Amino acid sequence: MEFEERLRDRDAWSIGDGCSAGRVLDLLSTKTVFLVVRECFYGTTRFDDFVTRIGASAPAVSRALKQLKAAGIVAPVVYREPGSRARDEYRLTEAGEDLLPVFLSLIQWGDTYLQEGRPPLSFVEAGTGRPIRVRVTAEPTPEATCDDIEIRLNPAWRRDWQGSP
Amino acid sequence: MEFEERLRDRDAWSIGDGCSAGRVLDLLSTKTVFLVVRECFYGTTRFDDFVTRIGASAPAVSRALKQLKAAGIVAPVVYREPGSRARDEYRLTEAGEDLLPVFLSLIQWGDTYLQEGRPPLSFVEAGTGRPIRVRVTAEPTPEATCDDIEIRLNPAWRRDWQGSP
DNA sequence: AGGCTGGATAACGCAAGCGTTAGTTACAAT
DNA sequence: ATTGTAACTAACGCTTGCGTTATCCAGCCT
Repeated sequence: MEFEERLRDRDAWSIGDGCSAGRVLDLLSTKTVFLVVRECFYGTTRFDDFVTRIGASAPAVSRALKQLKAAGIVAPVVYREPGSRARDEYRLTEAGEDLLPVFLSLIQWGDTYLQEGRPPLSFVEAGTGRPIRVRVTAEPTPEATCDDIEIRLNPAWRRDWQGSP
Repeated sequence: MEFEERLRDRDAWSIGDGCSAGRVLDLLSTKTVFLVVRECFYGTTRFDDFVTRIGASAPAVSRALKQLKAAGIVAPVVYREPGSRARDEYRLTEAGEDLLPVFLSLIQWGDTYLQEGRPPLSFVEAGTGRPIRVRVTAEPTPEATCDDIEIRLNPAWRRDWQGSP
């Protein structure tokens, strides 16, 4: 459909707050919420790790997790460190893992337009090493799930986690 | 890469504010900004149309457009209605159109998890009518651009734009 | 020229989210 | 039992963005 045609049609309808995009943005309302989801994809599960790795305050993380639990995007899972009490860790639900295209497409755009050199992370297919991309297409094609993706760190971004403040 | 392995690795690096996702979220910081982008994809170009169709205030739209112009996502284009003065309309730049996967993946997730019945809009390939989807894959495949996509309205959502308040 | 119209923005009070600080809870250790 | 500790969470001032109102500005119209 040509752009001008789409423009003409746009007057015929109004979906108001029925728009899926608007509804999703109500859930992922704040930056902190989204960064928690990002960390989930990176493998973070525990409260304090979210706090330090996101660089947000504990209450902000607490609020974000509460929202994400209510939305069914993360779910608490009990774990027990030997010699410690039982704790919750937070894992993406199936709905949460389905946010992968949202997450990756944001990264992909940022890598293209907001990074000067090579981006800090690359996402490649686990077996083959082929780069994973988000594609908009009508063509059926084998899709990668979270577990098929290997995250490679650009060496320029490596840090000694203990070494630097 | 298995999840546990990713988790272990996550301690080795810290990209801080270098993360593309974080940077993008600084640009698309507010819901209004994102809804303006949505309307651009739907074909809206003029200031007042953004205001009425988004349901936001004029200053909020003004601020959002200023941010998007600064980020190079939309660009002003002069137009002239006969008998009126020259005005700006706003069109997605190439960088803006590259937000298509972000936009579509949000819609796709919302359609799956936040809609009860059929979603209000369907996105299909213009020529064939095949449904357009966002796919995460390493497989090279012909991709659709904005102009290849036809937006179909679910009849249940049709409104007489003049008829109802 | 001077009024008028309509697009766009500045000014300001309000509401929502964030970070700091302080508190609560549930267990282990003693 | 009592103390200690680690994981969260409530309470509160502050910053930021939103909407309402008022203003500006450019050009058509008479």
